[in-house]
Amino acid sequence: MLNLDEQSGVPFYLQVVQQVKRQIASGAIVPGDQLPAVRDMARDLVLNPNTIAKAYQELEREGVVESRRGLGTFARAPLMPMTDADRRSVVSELLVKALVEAEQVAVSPEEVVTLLKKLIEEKNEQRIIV
Amino acid sequence: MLNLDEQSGVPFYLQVVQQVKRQIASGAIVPGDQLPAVRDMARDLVLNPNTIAKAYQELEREGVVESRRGLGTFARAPLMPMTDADRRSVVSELLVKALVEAEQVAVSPEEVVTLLKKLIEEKNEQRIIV
Amino acid sequence: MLNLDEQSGVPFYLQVVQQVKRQIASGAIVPGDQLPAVRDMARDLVLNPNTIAKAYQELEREGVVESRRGLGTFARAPLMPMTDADRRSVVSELLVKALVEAEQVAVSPEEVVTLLKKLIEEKNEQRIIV
Amino acid sequence: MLNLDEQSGVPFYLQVVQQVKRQIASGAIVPGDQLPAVRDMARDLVLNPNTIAKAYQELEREGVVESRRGLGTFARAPLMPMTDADRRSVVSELLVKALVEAEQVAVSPEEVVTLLKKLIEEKNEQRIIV
DNA sequence: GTGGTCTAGACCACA
DNA sequence: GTGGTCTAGACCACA
Repeated sequence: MLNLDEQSGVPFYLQVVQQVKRQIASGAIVPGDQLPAVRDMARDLVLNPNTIAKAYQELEREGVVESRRGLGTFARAPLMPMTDADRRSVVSELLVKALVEAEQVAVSPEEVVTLLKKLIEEKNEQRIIV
Repeated sequence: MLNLDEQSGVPFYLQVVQQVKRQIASGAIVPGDQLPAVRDMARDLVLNPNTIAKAYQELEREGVVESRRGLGTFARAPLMPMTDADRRSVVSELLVKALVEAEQVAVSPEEVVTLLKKLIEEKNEQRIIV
Repeated sequence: MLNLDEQSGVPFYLQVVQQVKRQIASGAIVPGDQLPAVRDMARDLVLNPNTIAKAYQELEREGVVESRRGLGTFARAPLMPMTDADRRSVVSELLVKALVEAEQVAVSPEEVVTLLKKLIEEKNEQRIIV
Repeated sequence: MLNLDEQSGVPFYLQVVQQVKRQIASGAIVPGDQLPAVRDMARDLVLNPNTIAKAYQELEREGVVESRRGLGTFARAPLMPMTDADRRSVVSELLVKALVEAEQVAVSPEEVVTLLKKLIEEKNEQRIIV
């Protein structure tokens, strides 16, 4: 599931492009996997189907996915698969942001760890329920 | 120390305003504390002094700081001090982002916790060295 | 048309702010009227556009005007419209200054009246010519 | 009688210097005339006697007045006596200010003349009464 | 030293 | 075209 940031100023279609590319590069989406239909993803993200179509076209132009008429859109092998280090550094970058922010609002690193664990727990519970 | 995000599209002066406000509201900066001189913060953040001056003037207009010519700029008592819950939720928001991102690049929640701890350790070491 | 006093020690941007406020409060500028573009007024007053921009931003902050990017800056309804008495007293204050000065340089009140009439005539002629 | 402008930012002693010089240059004060005693002028203007003393010293340094111990301070012949044109232009300058201001607050030139006449009348009445 | 104002000129977002 | 932000650098008032 993608997550869009309305505040960022980055066009929605580009956010979709970037995130799908990252999911493929990281291995979260395996080559051959079918991507959600344009209309389905549009509904999920509450976007206009044209926006998703534009994203898929861009992804195809870049060779990241392959659209087959009547069949759907499929992930291709990533040109630049992410190494484990890549995948961790993507996450680390955001964690650093959280740590810096924590420092600014006088939340100790230990508390940050506690918060993170709590969030993970909550997420697991949600999944079980759903 | 503030951290600027060039990508965000938010004007630098506003980023400074927001972060100083948060530092004061959260208690990380105590009323009466002197803020860095305009030129010093400009040098640290690699910005033009005018940009910091604009930020400080906006902060003064909002009653968050008090600038005295020839003396410096000082934090005032925050109108809306953050509660502990506020302070945690600010951090949690960013941690959620990191978790979502982790899922997209197929990094497990456990790994995220490990990464976070490692980052905190590294930070502590840096401080000791410096 | 505004007139700036370089001697006064009052920052130019503040002089612009004060004069525009007075023009709006007095009814000389009607709500909805478009103010000159930042660059135009800067050229007319031989000031840097930044200085006018700063004045307009201050005016917007005070709710006196509304700036719309790409469109222009427009007068809003004054919060404290001037009464006729206000408008006269503003002028009277300056006339008193002229009378006091006249006394100091031994120019009689009658001469002051004559001077004033002459200045008005000259002004009318200028307008006709232009 | 001098008139001080607290807003102007010009030091009081300098305002006194300037106005006395103008009074002498314009002929409003004739060479040989005695200026008010330091303490008298200080009382009238609600200033510290030191401020007036400083002004008189500056005037003497410039050769505009002559202070004789035990006697008082006296006007000397002006180095640059004002011509009639000078005297009128000093007043005209202020009248132009009033006219520009009038235009800004939508007061017609005719009204300005009326206001001026009224102010002169009022002044005359005050004098008679006093 | 401190903050405040200003010029000169660039680039951006929006319409 | 419009206003908004920013750099680079100067000069000022105040302490």
